[in-house]
Formats: sequence, C-alpha cells, structure tokens
Amino acid sequence: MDNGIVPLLRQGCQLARELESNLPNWGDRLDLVTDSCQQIVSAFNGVLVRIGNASDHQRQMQENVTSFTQATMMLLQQQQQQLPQQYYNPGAADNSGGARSMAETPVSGSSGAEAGVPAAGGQFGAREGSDPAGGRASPSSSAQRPRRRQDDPSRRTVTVEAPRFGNTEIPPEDGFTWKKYGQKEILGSLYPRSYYRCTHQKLYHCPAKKQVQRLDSDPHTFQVTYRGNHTCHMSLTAPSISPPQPSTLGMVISQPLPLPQPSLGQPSGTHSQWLSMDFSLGSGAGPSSAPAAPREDQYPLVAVMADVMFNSSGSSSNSMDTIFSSIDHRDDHDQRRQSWEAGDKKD
DNA sequence: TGGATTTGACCCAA
DNA sequence: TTGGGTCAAATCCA
Repeated sequence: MDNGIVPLLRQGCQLARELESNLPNWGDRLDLVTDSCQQIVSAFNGVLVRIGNASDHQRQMQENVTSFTQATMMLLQQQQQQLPQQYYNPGAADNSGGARSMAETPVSGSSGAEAGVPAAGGQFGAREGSDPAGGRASPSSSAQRPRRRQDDPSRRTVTVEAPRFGNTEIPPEDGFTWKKYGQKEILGSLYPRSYYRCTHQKLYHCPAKKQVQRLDSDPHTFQVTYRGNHTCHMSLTAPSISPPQPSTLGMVISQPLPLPQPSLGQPSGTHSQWLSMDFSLGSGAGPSSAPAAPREDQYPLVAVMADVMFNSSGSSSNSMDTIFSSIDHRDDHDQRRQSWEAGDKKD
C-alpha cells in the first residue's frame, strides 16, 4: 500500500482516538464533535481517493473504509437529528472544497433567504400528519396532514456522491430501506426529484421520508433531504421482522439504532445520549431504557469501528457485520454486567 | 402473486 | 395561480 494511504489511515484512526478521548470533556460542544467526525471522514475519503486500481485486498479495505465513512456520517447524522439547531455548525458542513463525499447542512426552510431562522420550538422528530397509510386525504383529514414545505425542523439535507461502482443512478445506501412513492420534475432543475418513504411506514407508522435529487451542477452528486425520524426501529419487533440487506450499510442503522423520541426533554448531555443510546438496544429495549448518565465505556464507538475495520484481516464477512457484532458483544457484556449488578444488588 | 416502481392526477401551501 | 408533495392505479419484476 502506498500513495500516502497508510498515513491517511493512521490519521483517521488517530482522529478517531482523539475523538474518543475528548468526548467526555467536550460536554455539549457538538460543533467540536461534528468537526472531529468530519475530519475523520475526510481522512478516510482521502484513502478512498487514493485507492484507485484496487487489488482484492485493497478492494476489501476500500469497502471497509467506505462502510466506516458512511457509518460515521450516519452517526453524525443521527446525532444532529436529535439536536437543537443552535448546536449545529453550518460552517463545518461546507462542502465547497476538499474531499467531498457527504456533507450535511441543516435546512430550516426551502429558500436560502431563510437560512438562520431558528427552528420554531426546536421540535424533534415532528410526526407528519396523522395516519400515513390513511389513503387519499379527505378535506377533513387533510387538515391533519399538514404539508410542510418550510420550517420543518426535522428536515435535513445531505449531499451524497454517486457510487463509483455499480449502479451510479441511485444514491448510496444510507442504512434504511426506502420505498419510492413518487417522482416529479422540478422547475429549474435538470433532473427529476424522487420521493421515498420508509418501507416500514405502514407496519410501524414510521414517518421518515427522503427526497433525492441530482444536482444540476454536478450530476454525480445527489442532494438527499430527509424528513421525519425513523420510529420503525424503536419498535420492539421491527428489527427482527424486517432485517435489512445484509451486504449493505443497512446493517448499521437498521440494527439497534434507536432514533430520537419526538419529545426528548433532555437538553443536557444530549450527545452523550446519542452515543449511549444508539447501540444500546441489543435485545430490543427502547431508548427509554438508555441509562440516564453516560458511562465512559460507551464513548469509544468510533474507535471500536475503526479498530474492527482495520483489524478484520480480509474476512469475507461484511465489515459492518463485524463492527456491529463487536458492538453487540460489548452491549451483551454490558447487559450481562448490568443484570449481574442488578442481581447482586437484590442479594 | 405480491411487492416495488412508474406515472398522471389531485391537493394545498406559498 | 403555481409548483411541490402525495396518492393510487397501472405496470413491472422476481
């Protein structure tokens, strides 16, 4: 391996470890967390760029890097999904230069003129309308199905680079399964906008939706707008009923990633909650079961992912499987310890 | 045959 | 009035 890949890998791992060690001290400085995550992603993106003509081994590494990059960005996305917008650092999401793979900016309105308008009420995970499977809205029911175009605090936009391999017509996996329900030509845009909703919308009334549109200026880049939060995986049954594609990042999010409750009333330590709750479901416990106070052994998630990624010696198994089985094992261990402690206290 | 996608029409916020 | 968002019938596909 040459072409500066190793230094970049080291840099990425180093950044991950720094993030790990700094997390307990950063408190609610989520801008710092964001910056750090983006530096990590940039480092691994640099690796991606340098891995051109990949051998099999390098290709495996590339898949690992891609998975880690996507996982990191998804974690970052999940994090921001739960945060009041004042925690965001829009400047850090600027994708105007450097290795651009995914960049995220909070969207407070549909026009740039409204950028900076604080999200009214800071509502998280605003559920859209009433019954998403309610069929065509009658005049009375339409009042319960507001068609928000602006001021939707749960609206987030990411720019996603088209896949380099395979079908470049579709945006990369983002960890969820989506069902396309519409496509529309958009005025002033060369490319149509596609509308997706969560596959589990009917089963679990999951309100999550996304819009995918190719950029006019860069057809190799998609702008993906997410609306609503996934509630399907907070269901006790959802993860086991509809396992995602095993070979995709779907493993990442569709596994025990509990998404934010609409009424998160815990402004302090929010990011700690993000880190502690995301992978703490293991056996189906909901976010409400997340420990109130973060434990320091819950922070090294990123480092764990990096370690597993680079220590998995070319296994044919999916890297995300490895990563999250590792996390699950950690979680199992935690659960066993907690149950043991509980039993111990009973005695 | 059932689930996913396509597509034209409808609804409604701006 | 316009155009974005959604619905649902038609179609495709495994």
